[in-house]
Amino acid sequence: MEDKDRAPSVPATAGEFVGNSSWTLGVDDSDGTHFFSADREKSIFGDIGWNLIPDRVGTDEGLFPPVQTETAPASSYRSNNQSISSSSSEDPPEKPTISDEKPSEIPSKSKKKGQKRIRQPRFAFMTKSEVDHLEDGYRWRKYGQKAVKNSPFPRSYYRCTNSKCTVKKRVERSCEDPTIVITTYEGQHCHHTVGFPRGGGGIISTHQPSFTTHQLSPSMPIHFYYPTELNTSTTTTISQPCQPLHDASSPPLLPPTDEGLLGDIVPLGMRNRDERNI
DNA sequence: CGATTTTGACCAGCGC
DNA sequence: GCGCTGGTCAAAATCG
Repeated sequence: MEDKDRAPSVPATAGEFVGNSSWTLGVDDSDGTHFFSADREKSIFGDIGWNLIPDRVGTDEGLFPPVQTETAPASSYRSNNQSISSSSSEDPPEKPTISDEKPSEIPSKSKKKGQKRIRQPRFAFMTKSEVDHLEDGYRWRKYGQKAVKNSPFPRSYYRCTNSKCTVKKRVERSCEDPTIVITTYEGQHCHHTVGFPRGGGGIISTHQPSFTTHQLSPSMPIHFYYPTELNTSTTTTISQPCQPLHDASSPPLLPPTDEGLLGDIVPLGMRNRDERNI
C-alpha cells in the first residue's frame, strides 16, 4: 500500500532548467504535447543536471489548449506551433521524443481490440545525466524497451509500480547529445511519492504541486528538487530559476519548496482533478 | 520467493 | 495492401 493521495503527476525529482536566462514553452506540433525547454551550459548537479521539459503542460487550465481526450483530439490545437517565450532568446524547443507521438487517435495496443487508449497528458524532461533512469520519488517497473528510429539509443518504457496508478514514462537519450536523458511522463500519479527507494534519502514530494503560467516566468520563483548526489536528493529554493548557474561547483540556488519539482511546472489542470475539488 | 528486468513477439496507426 | 515504427504484452531470466 502506498501512499495514496495526490501526488504530482510528474516526477518530483530534481530538476533544472537548461538554459541561461530564457525559457521557452512550446507545443509540439505533431502531438500537441507541451514541453518546456531551456538551456544551460552546465548542470547544477554536475553530472546530473535536470532540465525541465514538461512535454505537455497544462491544458485544461487554459494555459494551453485543452487536453486532448477521446472526444477532443489534440488535432484541435496541434496545428499551431505555438510557443511562449519568456523574453529574450527563445530557443526553439527541441522536442526529441515527443514528436513521434500521434495525437488524436490514441488507440493503442492494449491487446484488447476495440478499445482505444486514452492518451494522457505528457511532460518531458530533459536531464543531463549519466544514468538513464533517474530517481523521481516514484517506483517504476520497466515493461519494454525499443530501439528508436534515428537514434542509437533505445527507449525504455516504465510504468508506475502502484497498481492503481497508470502513469507511464519513457526514457531515452538524446541522439544529439547523449549526455541528455529525455524522460517523458504520461498520466498523473494517484498517490504520493515513495521517496527514493534505492538508496535515496528523502521523499520528494508529498504536496500538491502548483503550477501556473506565471510561475514559469523567469522572474518568478520556481521550486526545484534536485539531487545533490546520484542517490540523494534535497530541495532547495531558487529565486531566479533562470538565472544562469555558472558551474556545478557552485551551490545551486533552488527554492525551498514544499512542492515537488514539477509542482511548479505542472499546471493545475494537469494534476489530479480531484485535488482541485478539495 | 516476490519483484523487477530483459527481450522477442504482437498489435495498431500511418505513410506510401 | 504493405512495410515501417511505436507501444505493449508476457514469458523467461535476474536480482535482492
